[in-house]
Amino acid sequence: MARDTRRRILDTALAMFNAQGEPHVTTNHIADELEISPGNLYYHFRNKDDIIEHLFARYEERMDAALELPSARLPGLEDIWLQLHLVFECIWDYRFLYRDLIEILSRSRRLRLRFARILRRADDSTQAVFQGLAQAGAMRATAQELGGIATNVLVVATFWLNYAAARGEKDEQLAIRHGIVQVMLLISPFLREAERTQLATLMQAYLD
Amino acid sequence: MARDTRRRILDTALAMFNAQGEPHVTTNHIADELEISPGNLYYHFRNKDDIIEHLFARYEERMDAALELPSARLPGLEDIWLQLHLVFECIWDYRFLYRDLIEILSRSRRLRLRFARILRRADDSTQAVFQGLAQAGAMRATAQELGGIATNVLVVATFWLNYAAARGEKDEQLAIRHGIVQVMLLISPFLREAERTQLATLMQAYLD
DNA sequence: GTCTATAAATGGATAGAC
DNA sequence: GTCTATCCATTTATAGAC
Repeated sequence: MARDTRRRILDTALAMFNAQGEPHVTTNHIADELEISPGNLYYHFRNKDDIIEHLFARYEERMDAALELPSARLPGLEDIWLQLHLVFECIWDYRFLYRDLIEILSRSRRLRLRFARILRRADDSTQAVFQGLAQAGAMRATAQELGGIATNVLVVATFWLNYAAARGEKDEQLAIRHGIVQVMLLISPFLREAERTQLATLMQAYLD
Repeated sequence: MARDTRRRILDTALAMFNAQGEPHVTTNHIADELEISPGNLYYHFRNKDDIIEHLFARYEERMDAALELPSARLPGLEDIWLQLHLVFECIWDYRFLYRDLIEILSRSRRLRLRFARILRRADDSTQAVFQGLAQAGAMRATAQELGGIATNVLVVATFWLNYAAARGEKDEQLAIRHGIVQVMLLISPFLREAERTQLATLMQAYLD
């Protein structure tokens, strides 16, 4: 049951952080929810930041997998669509991290470095997909434009849930789909006519 | 000196919130920095959230002014450029609000409503400028596209500073200019050829 | 591994003197 | 208006029994 308690602490902490926001959840709250003692919790983790660090490791692994490039062949629109899904679902599952991103990163140099690495990796991955599309003739843009678009893709993807929350959006599953469409909209103007109309159809169907 | 102390509390709180992040600044810290007693601070403001609410009112007034549409005539690229500057400088001056946006809004229904109103107003303003450009023949996009672009403009503008911070960007003045360019990049593909090249030149010069 | 009990520190806020 | 003194609640974290 030892491993189990440790795992249950992480699972419960994640659920509570996501539901209430990390700043509102104390170690005592987590222990209460699990019906274990605070002392027990501190037997398994040094402190709250230690719990966050382990949750971050889970997140990191998940996001690294989502950013894996699909295959050796040139990527198509559907590959982007799928990859965006994986990324947004990962962000959703660890949304507490994004809600208070700067605050959480400010407390740990290690997390700062690791999150910056993920952003760089996401940037590389995005640009690689764009170059694949360009190589296949489906996309047309200068190298400089590609870099700029990739950056905007990262910004919108990273902060879309926060934007939806600030806007007062209630239906969170709809918000995710809306976010995916907004990212696609960034790419759309650089697509060849055929792919653009294909994308427009996909997006239309997706939001209903 | 009464009015003065009140004003100095707000000024100092703003500076400290921006420098250290709102969660790290307590009412006692503010009083210390001002070399007044905690009791004195509480004579002027009911609590910390009261201070934040008054800072928000300042911010709101400033942002409302920045979002004012330039004039009756059709807007040109330079008008957008200027307006973006005003908006980014306002965000910069009240960056504590954006750093912990969801957390701060979660504590006050009134701030939630007022921030949502500003987002709606920014959306309207952005779309109005786009329609002006379209009417002048400088921009070409469907009504649906205009809406989508406007949303992405808001997301990038709202969270650009957070993105730069997460990315580890140190030079903050450069970060602001970079943010303005990234927003312009969103609009660029929908501009007429003449305006696009004009914009490309402007952006190039701007980042040096 | 888990509990109880509690220490130590902090932050928010107020009472009452001046 | 401003200060001193202090209270109360919360949070983190640990000691020591079982």
